Amino acid sequence: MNTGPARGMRDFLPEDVRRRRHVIGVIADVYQQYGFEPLETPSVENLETLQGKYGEEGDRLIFKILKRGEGAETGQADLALRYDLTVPLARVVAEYRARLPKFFKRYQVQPVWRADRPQKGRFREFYQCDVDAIGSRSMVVEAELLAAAADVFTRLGFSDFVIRLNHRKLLEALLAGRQISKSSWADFLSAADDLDKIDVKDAVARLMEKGHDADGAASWINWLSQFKWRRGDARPLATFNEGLDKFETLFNTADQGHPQLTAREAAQTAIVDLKKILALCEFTSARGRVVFDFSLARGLSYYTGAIFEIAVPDLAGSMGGGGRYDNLIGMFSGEDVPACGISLGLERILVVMAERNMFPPSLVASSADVMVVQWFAHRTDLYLALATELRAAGLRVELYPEPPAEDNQKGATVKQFQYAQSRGIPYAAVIGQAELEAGTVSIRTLATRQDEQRPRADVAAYLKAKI
RNA sequence: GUGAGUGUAGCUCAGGGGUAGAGCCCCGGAUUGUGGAUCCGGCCGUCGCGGGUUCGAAUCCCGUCACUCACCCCA
Repeated sequence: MNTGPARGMRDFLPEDVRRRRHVIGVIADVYQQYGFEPLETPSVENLETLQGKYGEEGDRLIFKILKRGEGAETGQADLALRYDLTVPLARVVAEYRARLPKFFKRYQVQPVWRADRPQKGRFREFYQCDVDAIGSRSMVVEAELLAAAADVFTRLGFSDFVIRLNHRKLLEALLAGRQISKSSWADFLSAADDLDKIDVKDAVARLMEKGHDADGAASWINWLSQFKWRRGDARPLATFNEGLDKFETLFNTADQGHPQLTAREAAQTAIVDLKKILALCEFTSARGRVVFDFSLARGLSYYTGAIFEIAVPDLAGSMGGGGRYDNLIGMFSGEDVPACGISLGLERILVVMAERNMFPPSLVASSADVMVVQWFAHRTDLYLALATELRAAGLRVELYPEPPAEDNQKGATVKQFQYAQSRGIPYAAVIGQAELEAGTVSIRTLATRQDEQRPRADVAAYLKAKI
């Protein structure tokens, strides 16, 4: 019998759970400080809710659930495990629009499932930490989302993260201005993202493999590369503005017939948005964190405005990302509702924090403050009573579960002390013959092997003072 | 979906045609109210599974499954 978890799934042992909860706790705490409210949605959605929202590749990766009864034979599916947290949010907003506040701000930390092939840092079940603001087109939303994300990473102990910022409309204007047909946009956007991982030459080659002409490909990639933020660069805000101005000038003076009027207008809108976001970020904790990066594209097709990603120097992928998607909710309700959100990659944050040893020591610490040792063979009542007293005083108490075969059996206490120490429990409480007669409890500090006799009535207070 | 690598004790791994190995873990002892060291002893295996070659296969060949890594795509 194979005892491992199913492919791409993971068991979380106590230490893992403590670490995950620590990070999730910080995230939830920060989001709440920004006025976001918690939301939870079912693991299972109707298949039709999910289908067609993530593109062709995304549809293929949806975990489907067979229809009950005859579906088991026919292979017909009508339900599916949720693929992300954004589409369920869009569904919820479309369903409860009237009951939700005009500006609905929600955060959601739940697992999602993808029938992907597992790989390093990639699983079939993983947590997403999403925060989204619904109902406003103001760039204040973007600025606050970036500030919240900056707060999260700062509080977790990251000092070297960078928020890459770009705008879908800017990219689209560029593509339109270059007379690139809409059917090719996905390839060119994907090539832009590639620049983060591979060099200019390879990115051009890859575009050509997809059937695009060499000049167009090279010109696009080279152009983007000029404004590429590179991992490790920590450019101050001024550089961003400079880059943007440079782009603006270039775009407006590129009169070789490339930019068309509509593309130019779209680009202007995007530039106004980006400048606004930057100006607002100056007054938040995202100050100094934001860099402008033309090559940021993001895979999901539903983005319509600003897009962003959080990067650290020692991880190839992103620690999270998001953007504005003003049309997604309309796919459910028929009425477009503006929305903008960001998703933090919990698993990747954990991977980097583990590699860098960033978890506070208290997290790997013990399951209990004190362990009650059993010395007499038939007085478990005594030890349970002591444990109960200590617990009532607010201590975390473990009772060694097995009494020795006889009173003070040879090696029995040794074994119990060893067990307590191996569990990282700092103190052991012993009531043996001498203690019973004197009405005391012997408190042993496992690390120093020092014992101290305390009157039974003082033990709880004594231990509370020590931990 | 494509490609590569690895499957041997509970865990980490050695052995690459001739009796199945080491370390760690666990259990017991040296040490009867005091444990992290050391030493001694013990437990532990269809060598992933199926077939083939061979006198003989953990070892070579074919197939298959699982895991890992990379591509695609993504968090």
